[in-house]
Amino acid sequence: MTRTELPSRFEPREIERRWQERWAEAKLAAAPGRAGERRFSIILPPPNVTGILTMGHMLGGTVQDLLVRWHRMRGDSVLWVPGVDHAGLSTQVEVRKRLAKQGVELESLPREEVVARVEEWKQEHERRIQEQLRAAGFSLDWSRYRYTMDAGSVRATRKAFVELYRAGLIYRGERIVNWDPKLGTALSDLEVVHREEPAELLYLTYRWADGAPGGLVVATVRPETIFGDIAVAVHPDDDRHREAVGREVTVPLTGRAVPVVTDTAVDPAFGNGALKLTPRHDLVDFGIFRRHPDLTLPPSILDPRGLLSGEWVPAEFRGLGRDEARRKVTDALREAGAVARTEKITHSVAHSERTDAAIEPMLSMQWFVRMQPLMEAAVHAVRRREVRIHPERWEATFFHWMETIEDWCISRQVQWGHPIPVLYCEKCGTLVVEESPPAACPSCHGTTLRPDPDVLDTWFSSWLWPFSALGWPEPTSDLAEYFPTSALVTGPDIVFFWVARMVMASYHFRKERPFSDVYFTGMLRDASGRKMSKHLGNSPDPADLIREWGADAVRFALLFPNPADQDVRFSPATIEGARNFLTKLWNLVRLLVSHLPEGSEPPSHAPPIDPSAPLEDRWILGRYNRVAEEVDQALAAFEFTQATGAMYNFLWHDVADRYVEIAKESLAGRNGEVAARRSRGVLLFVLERSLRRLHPMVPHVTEELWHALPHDGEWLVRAPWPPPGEVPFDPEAELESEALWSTIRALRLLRSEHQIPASERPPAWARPATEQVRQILHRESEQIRRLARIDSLIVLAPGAVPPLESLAHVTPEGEVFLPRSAAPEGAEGEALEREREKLALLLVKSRDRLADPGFRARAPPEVVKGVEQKVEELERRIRTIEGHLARMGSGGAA
RNA sequence: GGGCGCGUAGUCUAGUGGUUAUGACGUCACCCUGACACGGUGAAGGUCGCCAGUUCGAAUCUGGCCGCGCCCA
Repeated sequence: MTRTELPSRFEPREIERRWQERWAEAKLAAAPGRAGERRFSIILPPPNVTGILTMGHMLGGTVQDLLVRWHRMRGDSVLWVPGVDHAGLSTQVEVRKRLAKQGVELESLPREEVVARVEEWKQEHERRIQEQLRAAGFSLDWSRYRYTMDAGSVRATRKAFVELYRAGLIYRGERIVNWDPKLGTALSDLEVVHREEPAELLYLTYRWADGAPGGLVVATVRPETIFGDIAVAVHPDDDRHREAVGREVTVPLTGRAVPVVTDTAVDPAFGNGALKLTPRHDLVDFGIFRRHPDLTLPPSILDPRGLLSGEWVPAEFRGLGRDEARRKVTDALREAGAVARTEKITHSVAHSERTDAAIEPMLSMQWFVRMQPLMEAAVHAVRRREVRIHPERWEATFFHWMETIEDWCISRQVQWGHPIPVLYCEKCGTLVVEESPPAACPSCHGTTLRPDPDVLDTWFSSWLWPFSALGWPEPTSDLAEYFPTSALVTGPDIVFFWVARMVMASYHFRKERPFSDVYFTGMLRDASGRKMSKHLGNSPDPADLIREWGADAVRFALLFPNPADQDVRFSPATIEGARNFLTKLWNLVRLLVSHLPEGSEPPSHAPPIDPSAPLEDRWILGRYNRVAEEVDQALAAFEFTQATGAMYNFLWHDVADRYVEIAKESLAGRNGEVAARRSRGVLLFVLERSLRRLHPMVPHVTEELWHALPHDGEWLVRAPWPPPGEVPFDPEAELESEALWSTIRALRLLRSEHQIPASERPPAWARPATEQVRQILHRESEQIRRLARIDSLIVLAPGAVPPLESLAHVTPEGEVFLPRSAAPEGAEGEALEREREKLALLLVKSRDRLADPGFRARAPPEVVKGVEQKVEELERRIRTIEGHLARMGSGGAA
């Protein structure tokens, strides 16, 4: 171990780059091939190659790196697998935009060309993502890097499809799907967002087909779909329409006569209670159609781009987009006198998450996964806590979705993605679903096998990721050693998309859980509380922040204000606070280093402590012990804010503000060599252990500082996690320290209140309330003198007469005095008077409680006793203050 | 419409039955005190959203209301 020099200023950039290089060279993040008993494995949620890393990735990565580094230090075999996701649809959308700028329409290119262009895009973004992950200091095992469309993933995806197909869990069927007319593809229910929108509800008169006067009034917001109408449905219990049932009405503009049928799916409260049925273009309508065998399916009236088309659409309306068609059809209906009235309403409209186009429900032949049979094992696992969700409240969301789950549409009409591994025999129409496709049709031996033109939903490869990233379906050693994984860290926005599906896939294909713990990070918000999103443009590029502030500061900022189950507010001010803390830490270590002689020993053991040791030593070691326990407990409970905050407060407020301020003299050797050695030993122990505990949160700066101190071993990365309990907690020292500091604070307060210049060093007196406090103050008088910037401290006996002509402040442990002459202005008794009023109020409250018979009878005795003691203390303090006030008043100048 | 969550100083936040309600940012005053001005010392700033209830005792538990957010339909 060689100690390095520390420059006076903390400059993270060079430090971080240097350690990242060295760690990489030494392959410190490589997982052992054999995991052994204690293993800890995480698969990085693969970022999409659509874009680059966001602050959300940065947050998740920070939490994962914290866990991973912590477990490594605890001696576990740790595997953290990096990778990227091909993100089929969204990447293709981006490439489509890029091509459009060059004047090229993606749809006009052959599939190979499209794939090549997307591949290009992928390479660019993949490189940037990797750079970002490295710059953040994430200790990923790059030797195990994976991609969701690499050869292994292709095998895994094919196998999963074929297996599920054979088990009857994948089927091909004609269903109403969410059709994105802009992209020309089906989407799953999850890729659709609902939004309230204003609309005009038209009440249309469908005249009786037999020519009788009047007709049935039908309400619709989509008049353009009347060309696809095959019936009108009413609720069977709806008295208003009872006599209409069984009759026929004429669809306006078409002249077609259609029957009036009944179905309980009709909402009698909507519109007029009569629903026109367009079964190809609405989910509810299709359901009703299926329950009425006498109805026949009409031709489609919309093409894949959402334009009106087909034989049932009059020529004048063909080729119109939906909005234009709606206007024109409405006009035509008005002209025909079919519009009885209109009403402005708001209703929920589904939009494509990718393109924001209004979703067109459309009857279409697609591939689906049956979710019901897969769901049960997953629900069971979470209920039994075989898979634990943190924070726990997300369980409710998980169950809610599981209970209402629908089949998953997995086919997409785009080019970029895993092809659906299905061949169709041109000759006999047989479906061939094999892992390795045969050259000829197994049933008719025809050799013209046409591949399914569609690709799979990206999540179909992602849901296999916990095991496919470890090599499945091959029986790899990583799979044997590191699966099931330990934790999954991600945002709650993909609980259904990904987390729930991974649990389902794992129980189906592996018969066990994919991970034992799921940690959902909070949602990132900007300084003004808005959700960070690409759309709002308020999500900074992590790489920019890292360049400006350093990765450690960004990481600390993400951890520090992150309440266990709440959102994360993130702003430059937050990073600045984190950077300031790291600078504080830097300077603390620098201070120690400046006092450590060459060849000092590493702190292999806790410094020996006995009751004769200085108060500050006993106190800080006791505090360290407490904090160590707190941090360990918090980390084990996934409470990262708790852990980070504990280290922050300990180092800044306890070590820097209190311990160092007191021990400074000894550290500098002004109290003799023995005292110097002891203080240096204590501070070295506290800081060295703190650097280790802080390392998973801020790895670079801690590694740098650790090397500036005497240390055992080559890397902080590899240093063992210090066990809690190396030193005992010392409650005695805690109390004594409180008496000492309350005296110092009282003197500082007196100075500040009476505007005694900082350069003045007046003499001071203290009159402790008890003999015990007297001893402490007497022993520590030198410290008090220095820290309160006074010339001398005379500690009086508890009952002694206080000095005349003095300014006084009353503390819970006694009083302190400064000579009145030290104050530049004639000192008034205002401060004392305010204090007296405050204490009097408290006294009234406490006495009232004691006066309540119920309180004495029912409250625990120790609480009653506590209040009694409080009353006594308050009475004493008030008496003392009144004494001072009286002297001041009577003496005029006392 | 349903589910989940959140309302605590100007802002952000800690706090799951008894505390003089925590800390940070900002504000004000003093201070470049031998690690740190990215710092130190001190101060001002609060009807703990509102109303009821449970309890000897409520920021904390329960119910209702109001406001905000996220998710699902």
